[in-house]
Parts: sequence; C-alpha cells; structure tokens
Amino acid sequence: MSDKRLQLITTAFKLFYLKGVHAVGINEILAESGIAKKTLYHHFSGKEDLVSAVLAFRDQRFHDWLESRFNESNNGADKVYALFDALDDWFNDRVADLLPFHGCFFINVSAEFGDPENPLHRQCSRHKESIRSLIAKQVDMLDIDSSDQENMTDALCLLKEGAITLAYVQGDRDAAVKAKATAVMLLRRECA
Amino acid sequence: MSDKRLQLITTAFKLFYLKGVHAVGINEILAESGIAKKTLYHHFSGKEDLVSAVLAFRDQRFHDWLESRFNESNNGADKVYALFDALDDWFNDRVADLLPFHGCFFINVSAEFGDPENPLHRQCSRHKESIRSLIAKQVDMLDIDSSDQENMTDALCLLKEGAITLAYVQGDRDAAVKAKATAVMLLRRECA
DNA sequence: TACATAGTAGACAGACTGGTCTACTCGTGT
DNA sequence: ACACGAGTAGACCAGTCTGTCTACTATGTA
Repeated sequence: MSDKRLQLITTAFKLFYLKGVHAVGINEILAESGIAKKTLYHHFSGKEDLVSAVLAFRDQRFHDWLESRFNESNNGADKVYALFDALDDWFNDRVADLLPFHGCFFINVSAEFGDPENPLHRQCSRHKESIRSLIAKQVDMLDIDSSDQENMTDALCLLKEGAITLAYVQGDRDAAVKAKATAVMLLRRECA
Repeated sequence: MSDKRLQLITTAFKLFYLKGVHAVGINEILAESGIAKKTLYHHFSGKEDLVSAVLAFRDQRFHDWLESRFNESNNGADKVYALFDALDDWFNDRVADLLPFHGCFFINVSAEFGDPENPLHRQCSRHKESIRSLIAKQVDMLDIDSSDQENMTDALCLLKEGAITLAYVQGDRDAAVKAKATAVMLLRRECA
C-alpha cells in the first residue's frame, strides 16, 4: 500500500470518527494530511470509495485487537470476560490503537447511511457479523450445551452492542463493567 | 402549537429519520411540506433549532408509546416482557405511530453530532435517561432484592440498546426476541 | 535517454448549503 | 377601519461541497 494512500486513510478515519462522515469535507482531509487533491483522486474514485477504504481499515484494526485480547486470555469463562475487559479498556481510552473512544465507527456510519441497501451500510453489517464470529469461537470453547451456544453468543453480542451505545450516547464509562456483571450471571446459570 | 410548525416538525422528522440530519437540507423539508422558507425561520431560529424540536417531538411520542405498553401489561415479570414485545412490534413495523423502523433516532443523531458537549447529543442522552427511568419503574415492582433492582435495570437497558443496534445495523428483525430470551434467563435467576 | 508513475499546487466548475430579504396576501381582533 | 401576525413565493447572498483540470516536478526503470 502506497504511503500517501495509507496516510489519507488514517487522516480520514481520525476526522470521520470524530465528527462524522458528512460533517467532514474532502478539503479538510487534504488540509489536515497535507496531500494534494489530485493524489486523493488518484487513489480513490471518490469520497464514498475513501469511506469504504476507511471502514475496511478500521475493521481490520478492531478485529485484530479483539482477537489478540482473546488470545491473551485464559481458557474457559475468562475468554468471555476478556470481551468485556477489552471493551472497558476501549471505553476508558486505554487502547492507543483504537483512538480515544467515540462510539463504534460502524454504528455511526450506519446511522449516516441509513438505507440498508447502501454499500457502506452493508459493509458495517459485515463487520458486526465478523466480530460475532470471533465471539462465537470463544463460546464454542465453553463447557455448555451446544444447543445453548447460539443463544449465549446472541446474549453476549446484545450486551456488547448495548454497552457501546450506553458508553457513547449517555457517556457511561462503566457500561462494560455492567455488561460484564450481566454476563457473569448468565454464565453461572449455564454452568450451574 | 401552530399548524405549520407541527407540519414542519413531522416532515423534518420523517426525512431526518430516513436519511440522516446532515443529508437532508432545509430546502428539501420545505419542498416536501410545501411550506415557505420564511415561515420556517419564523418558527425556528435555524436548522439546529428545528432538529432540537424534532428530537423533543420524537422523545414524547416514543415515551408515551412505551408507557402505554407498560400500562397495558399485567403486573410482575410481564411488565418486563412487555418491553421486549413492544420492541419486537417496533422492529417489525407494527407500530404506526413510530414510522417504519430505521434504528433509534437518538442513537442516529448522537452519531451525527458526536461531541458529547453538543446540545443535540445531550438531548439524546436525556431521552435515554428518561426511558431508563420508565424501565426502572417496572423493575421496582418486581419481587426482587432492592439491591438487585439497579443491576436488573442496567441489564435490561443494555439488552434493549443491543437489540436496537442489531436490528438496525445487521437488519436482524428477531433481535427483540433474542433479547427477551436473555431477559427471561436473568429473571428466572433472580426469582429462583 | 526516454518514459511512465506518483506526486504537488491550486484554479475552476457546477451544484448545493443555510440563511436573509423584499413584496405580497389573508384573516382576526380591536 | 385598520393594524398586525402568520403566511406565501422566491430572488438572492456568501460560502461549501465534490470532483476535474492544467501545469509542473521528482524518481525509478527499461
């Protein structure tokens, strides 16, 4: 990947994440990155193409980060708790790679491109699906009925999304702790 | 409230909810409603003022709807299930008052006005707080330890927000059913 | 040497933005 | 009889938006 291309993506992400896609113009990204307009249109066919590249970039970053957090954790229920501990670090700005917490970029972009058929909206949906798969892998390793595994994954995803929303809209930095407490109750029930 | 003023608010809401605030210009709202620009600026000091009025309008509509759903339901655990049954109706477009489901308007607006200090963002936060209070009232009536009531309210709010996000970003129309299943497990635990 | 590639700087086009303004109409209350 | 508030229609302003274009530079490779 070209140096300039990457620089455009990271700068665009920073601004989009902070202010929203529609609120940030091409020119602002160019001014901030110090890159010429022609170069941008050399690498991307238009703004939408750039947004798509930014989504792909963030998708990878986020996925890699969460996967590494799972890999670092002990087997068993700790794999599940690792999810909420990771979220807690994210919400409280202890993860440099993800930039200061400003909600979930994919939820935010979905809100701006509301039509479910919109390619950008669909890209956000695929990201959520890929994170769900990652969580499902951890649940598969738990000692619970395989018929309950699907339900457990659903519950964890619901708690995760709920925590992100509470943390962002209401500014509740303890949202991950609360979600973890609920997950603990669910797991105790399953393993009892 | 003036006739024209209300008409502007409902038209603006319809467009904002469908396409996002930034994606809809003043002129589009005027064309759609057939109202003159001067009239808009007679009733509102600017676009932001209109957005604020639209938020207040939706806040009331949503609150009243949910409250009536709670009032219609039986006492006890049914009060809690009523929340998820209501969400299920909303997600599947069985609530004419709320317009076809397009996510939570307040989450969407928060995403567009990301700065937590922004007055519109704060207004969204207050809406979530008011809905939480409504839910807390139902939880207070449950037969569980008062020390656990706070936690139960937190859990229900997490599941609610998670369901809305899943339903919107991923288009999962069964999100409310999944959230309800999780809530059932939590309640059984508490009342066991 | 010759040429393609990736880059800079920035003028420019055309459409659209929120918002102001003038000139006018109509109905109501005093 | 008349003033006033609410409304219409739409021209207009200054600024911003995405995207195109010209003219030029540096670099690496055949």
